Amino acid sequence: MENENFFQKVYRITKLIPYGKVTSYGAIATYLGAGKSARMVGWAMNASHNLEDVPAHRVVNRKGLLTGKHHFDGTNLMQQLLENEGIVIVDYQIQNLERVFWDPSKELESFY
DNA sequence: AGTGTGACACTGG
DNA sequence: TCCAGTGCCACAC
Repeated sequence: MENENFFQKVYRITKLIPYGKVTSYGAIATYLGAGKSARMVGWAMNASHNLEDVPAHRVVNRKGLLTGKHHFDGTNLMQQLLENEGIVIVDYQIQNLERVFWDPSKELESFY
């Protein structure tokens, strides 16, 4: 939809992340054609605080580090949510990232 | 309308 | 998956 903001596009993709999977800010940005606007994706997550449908905890940076952790309530909510989905996290970093990584540009056909 | 900003990514050392 | 520095671009004010 041409009227949709970049943020809304980000939300739409984020909602598509399967249970037990994660993706990176850059992957989402690339999929949206924004390419180098990975930082914006993070900012969109910050704005998505209010929206319950956006699983922002499934979005991490490209190393698998939970950089956005402090933006969640409490201290380890983000980690708890991910671990609850079967993702192993050590020292705020996702283990076996390759196995749980979900790349929208590869897993999805283009359809936004 | 210009400036500041940010939950990133990439490159060179 | 170093570490520091640089580029990036959409959004808020």
